[in-house]
Amino acid sequence: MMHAYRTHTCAELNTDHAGQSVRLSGWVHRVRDHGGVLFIDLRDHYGVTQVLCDPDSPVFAAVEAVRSEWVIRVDGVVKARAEGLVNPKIPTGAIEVYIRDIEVLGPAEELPLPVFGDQDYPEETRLSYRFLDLRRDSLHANMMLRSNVVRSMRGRMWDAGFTEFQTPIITASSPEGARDFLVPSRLHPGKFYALPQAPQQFKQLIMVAGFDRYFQIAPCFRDEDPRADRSPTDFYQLDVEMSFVSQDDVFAAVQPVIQGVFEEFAEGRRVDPDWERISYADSALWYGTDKPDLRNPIRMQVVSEHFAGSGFAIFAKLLENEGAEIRAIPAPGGGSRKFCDRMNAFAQKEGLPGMGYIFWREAEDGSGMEAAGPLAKNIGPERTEAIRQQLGLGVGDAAFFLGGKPEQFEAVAGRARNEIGRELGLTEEGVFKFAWIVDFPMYEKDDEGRIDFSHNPFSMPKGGMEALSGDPLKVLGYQYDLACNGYEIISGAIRNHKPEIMFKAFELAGYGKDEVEKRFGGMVKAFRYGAPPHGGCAAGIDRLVMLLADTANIREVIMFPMNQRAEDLMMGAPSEPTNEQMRELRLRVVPKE
RNA sequence: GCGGUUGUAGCUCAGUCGGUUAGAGUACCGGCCUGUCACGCCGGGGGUCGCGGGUUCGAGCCCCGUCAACCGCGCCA
Repeated sequence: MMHAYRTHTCAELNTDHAGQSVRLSGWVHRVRDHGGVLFIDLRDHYGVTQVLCDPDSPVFAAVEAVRSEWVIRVDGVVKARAEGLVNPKIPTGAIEVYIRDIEVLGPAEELPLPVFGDQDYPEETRLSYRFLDLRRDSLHANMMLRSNVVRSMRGRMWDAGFTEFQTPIITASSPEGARDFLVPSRLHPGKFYALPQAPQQFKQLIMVAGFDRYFQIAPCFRDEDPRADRSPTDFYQLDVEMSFVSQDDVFAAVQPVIQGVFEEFAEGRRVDPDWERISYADSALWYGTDKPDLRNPIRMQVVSEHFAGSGFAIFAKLLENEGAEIRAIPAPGGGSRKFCDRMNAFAQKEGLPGMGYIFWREAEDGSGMEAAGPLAKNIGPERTEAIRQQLGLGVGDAAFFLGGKPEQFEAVAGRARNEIGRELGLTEEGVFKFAWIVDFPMYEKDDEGRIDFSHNPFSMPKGGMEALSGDPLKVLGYQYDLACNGYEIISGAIRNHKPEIMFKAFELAGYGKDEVEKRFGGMVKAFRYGAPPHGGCAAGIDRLVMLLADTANIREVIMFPMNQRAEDLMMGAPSEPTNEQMRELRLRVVPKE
């Protein structure tokens, strides 16, 4: 007896099956009706097979009625296609199936989103009909890539001696920086659980509990606004923790896994095996960001000395302020007024007054090289030449200049660097370049000038207790990120496992001992009963797949993503609770003003 | 919360300087077609031009307000 739906998938048949009676089920991908003969591309998860119907078929009328995206079952006979009728574009292109019977398993209404073709559609439509969008080639491929990447990661972690454990999803609020998702407790009215921003404390407790080399493909929840490369609400991490390790041990354990995954799915793109280590301070100076795109060779430099006391009053005056600097972005090959003006406009669009520039060209009188641009005239030929030599530029090149307190222009400078690299074709394509960014500062000043943690408060400060008695802003942590092509794909640290250092570290950020006990009591208590030195990291799976899928939009690699306002348009989330639910939880909504 | 862009047929878009009955492709419906693989040809139905107000003899287009989506900033280890 034949299977109710299929004897083969839509990717399986070839000329070896010629003459066989087969049964296929799938979606009608495309119909080509020639009146006399009618072709259907039948599609399933595995591939596409052309099935056809001629007027001799007893079910011709029924086949004529099918439309795109109907789900049908057909019975038929496999025939090899004649020479010249073979379709080399699909793996089953050497055969076709002559329909003898058809059953409509699921008809479809007029489509709000065509599955066929590769045209772009607005995200709102795509998200509302995600199940249709997922039928399309690119998303289907992205989801399969994601699944394979996760499988590969898991295998590589197990092979490296890591074991996987699950940690709670309904847990306590853990103030790591982001806003928590809260879950009201029915049994304890007025109290709330929180969804974990990461399994941070749990994985540290797993180390204290005596396990070693833990990992988990873990969901993380953060109630923050999204970006193109940042999903709202929830995302997945490859969460890793190890005992008795230094920073180098973590790097040595993680690099083969990540590099291996990239190599496995690179599809011809090069995976640079040389992972540079760059201090946070250098990265900020050279690249204007802590997640540099190293495919772009441009490095920024400090050029303050050439402007101090120069004829360019704006910069000369800026430099009289404490902490002010002038930095240059060299732009090899950018030596035209048109390009320089465009970049200046870019900086203005990004909220800066502008970017001064100098570019070098052949002198009109044939006397060699001359520097052009208003800046060059203001500071004079000697200073201009000194700058040119420092930056190693020549005819046809340009340099852009930004001044002020670095923190005020650094980020824009970094974006300008990206723009320059791309526009001038300096940024290498088809390669993944990595760098460990290390030596992050433990503290920074917030808007009101108070000292606060700049990253994860659980990191071990470099220099331990002693370091914490000096200037907090100078304290570095054993805290590291992995940057790849301009994205942060891993973040981690060697943890602070000593309660006294922890209390001191929190004290500097203005948290009293009581508060630390209250918020991290479980973990601090654990540290009093024999905690091993430990550390680890977490890799952003969505972002990693995004890089491999060569897309800049994280929603392209998430099965059912939220939109920009953290709504699920398909499921209708968030939604209003029933009165009954609210009564049980003893909650009441305060109306909006 | 702020800034930018966008909003016209089921879907993707065009729409000139404010001017007659708002168009195209695709999808859908009907007809023709026996070798297509983005099949082809003929015909048809389909519009609250996001919404509200204003200016004007006249608004898809100009003005004001508002809503929504996306991108960015803030925010986010």
